[in-house]
Amino acid sequence: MSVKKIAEIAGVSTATVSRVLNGSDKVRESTAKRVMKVVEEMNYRMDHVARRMKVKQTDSLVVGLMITDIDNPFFSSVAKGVEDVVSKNKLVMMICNTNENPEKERFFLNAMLSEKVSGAIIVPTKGNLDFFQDLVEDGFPMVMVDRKPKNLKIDAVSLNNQKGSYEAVKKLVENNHNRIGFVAGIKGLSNTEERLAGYQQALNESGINIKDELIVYGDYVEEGGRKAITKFMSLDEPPTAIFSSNNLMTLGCIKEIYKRKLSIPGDIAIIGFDDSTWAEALIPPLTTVKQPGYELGVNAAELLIKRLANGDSNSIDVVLNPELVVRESCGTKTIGSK
Amino acid sequence: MSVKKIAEIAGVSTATVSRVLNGSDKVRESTAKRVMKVVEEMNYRMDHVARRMKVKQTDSLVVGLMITDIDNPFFSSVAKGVEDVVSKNKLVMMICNTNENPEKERFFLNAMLSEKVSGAIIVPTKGNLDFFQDLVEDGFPMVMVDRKPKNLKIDAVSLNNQKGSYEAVKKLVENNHNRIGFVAGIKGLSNTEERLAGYQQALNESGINIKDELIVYGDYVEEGGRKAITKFMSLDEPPTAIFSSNNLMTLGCIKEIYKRKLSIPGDIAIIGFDDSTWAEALIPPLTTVKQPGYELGVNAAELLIKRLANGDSNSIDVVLNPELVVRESCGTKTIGSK
DNA sequence: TGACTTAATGTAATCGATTACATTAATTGA
DNA sequence: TCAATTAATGTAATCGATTACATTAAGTCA
Repeated sequence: MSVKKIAEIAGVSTATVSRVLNGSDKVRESTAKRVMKVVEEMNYRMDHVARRMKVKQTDSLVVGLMITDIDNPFFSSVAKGVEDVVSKNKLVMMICNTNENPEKERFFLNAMLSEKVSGAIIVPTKGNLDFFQDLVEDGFPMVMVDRKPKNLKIDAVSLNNQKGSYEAVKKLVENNHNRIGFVAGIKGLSNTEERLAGYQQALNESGINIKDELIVYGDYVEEGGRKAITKFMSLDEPPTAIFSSNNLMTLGCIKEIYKRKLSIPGDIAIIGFDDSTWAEALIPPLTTVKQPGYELGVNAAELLIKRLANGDSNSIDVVLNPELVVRESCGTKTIGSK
Repeated sequence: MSVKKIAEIAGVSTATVSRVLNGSDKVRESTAKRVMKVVEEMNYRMDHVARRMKVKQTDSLVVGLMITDIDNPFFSSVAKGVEDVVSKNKLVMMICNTNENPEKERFFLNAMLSEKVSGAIIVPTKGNLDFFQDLVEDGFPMVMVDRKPKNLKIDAVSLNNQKGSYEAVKKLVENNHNRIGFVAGIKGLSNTEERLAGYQQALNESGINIKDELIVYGDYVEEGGRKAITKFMSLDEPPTAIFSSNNLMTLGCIKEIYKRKLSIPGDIAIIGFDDSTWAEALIPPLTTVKQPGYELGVNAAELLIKRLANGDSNSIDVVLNPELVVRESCGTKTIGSK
């Protein structure tokens, strides 16, 4: 079914059918009715692909979302935030999952471009700065979320990672810990650096020396958490508290701690990054730095939609604040908690 | 940058450029080189949208995935399975999230059609049977996953829900429970019915009467789990064990149980549906019916891709088996476990 | 009614790529 | 060298929709 066929059947020209379909120009009531009747009867569905070829200002219905790990609940909630806004605007979302692989990222970006998505929300890997630079210059609407490539004039929505990290570590220090292990993420990513900076800031302020042996990179995966604990426990003087900078690594830490028959927070206190729906079902309930993943997604999507509407404005940085959700896993060492 | 411009610059016709780009027809080596040089220099990227308009047999790069709750880890792992297969085939995935809302589902299906996705993998809500029927007749390639609308000749990948449910309840019976509460999902969905059937089968076989008061519908959300426990605990004779038929409801149950200062499995034993990465970090570790979400996704995607390749073959049903992962939350009532 | 204005509809070019068919260039063989 | 082949390239129609411009129909007013 094409406009042409509809036109034939209704006995009008394609132009008239198009006008009826788009409701813009003046068409006589009776003609419009006749055309619509044929449209309904023939079950005609417009070919947006063809339409888009002609009507450049009409963007595609599709907005791209590129995340690095679809299996991580944090990104799921970002996706949900994006989805809610996007579908409220009668658009749909095309999710791609890079698995932190820059090559996949490039492939997907190209796919999005050639599929003519109207814009994209991206959790960038650390590999494609040049590519992003090109796209920005080409005027492709993008919003970075969670991480922000340095030196790129582009909309971004991120968390005040340093602050979140700082407050968590400060809490552990308040609870009388001074050997605090830090499980970092992926070296080189902005959020990893910021979380590390918060850790260092808190220790510095508290007059605690920063020891390299207490900082381990866990690459934001569960296995990384396990390995970090293993490494910490092999030290002559293991840490008495752990701050783990994302949810999967935290889970790895907890499992490894229990595997070693150690107790939380008695033997080792722990605070995680990313609050999860299961964090409070753990025993003891897990203290976490709560990232508003959903809100990150919502803000990113709103920013993108704004940019789609008026392409040229200056780039905007949105920084959301984390919240320390204190539960029991960070319990104190000497001063009576419990 | 269009084929036309490239052609001008390279001093050849558009046909030649197209031939070079598609590598199919014979073009003199030297011409091809010259064209490619211009293509590279001009940073030309093909407009797949335009291409697809002409080349019908070339499907879009995009495969649709429609899920009902992107925030549920089970669906995340399905999505991950789909993604892995899809991207191995150099395709990309467009995810839409229906939130169990048939209206959204219809909207998204239309969007997918007008965006000309090559096919779709769908977790159907219970509202659009007629629509699906139409699409099947139109020959739109679809694979249903997790749930299967009755009376629809269509590829489907699902779990042997009844078996999973049966084994879980059987286990509870073995552990000497005979008042077992069942937290069901959304009434009317195939998987809900099947899980209920498994529960009933296990009780029947064990000669235990099925009591309506022990069956509560929780709509597959956390709040539903909380409410179910509240309801059960208000009974004159509350159940001594709970079988909860998805992960979110299970979480709700656990939180509500702890809120009431009851112990697991001492006061109340529990088995959940859907294994999660956090299930073994709980204390006590949670016994679950493990759904191979990832494999469901992989199978669905492979089925779809097969169907894209040869459109006409008969419809296929793939049924995967669940696995009961016994941990400690289902502990026995009298016979010595531990 | 006839000249003029305005409303409704039609014609044909266009978007960017592909491709059947036409044409030109190169190669082969006697 | 020239006709016959074959290889390389070009021309123009096409996909499905939109829209500037052209044309026809319908009002309006003196």
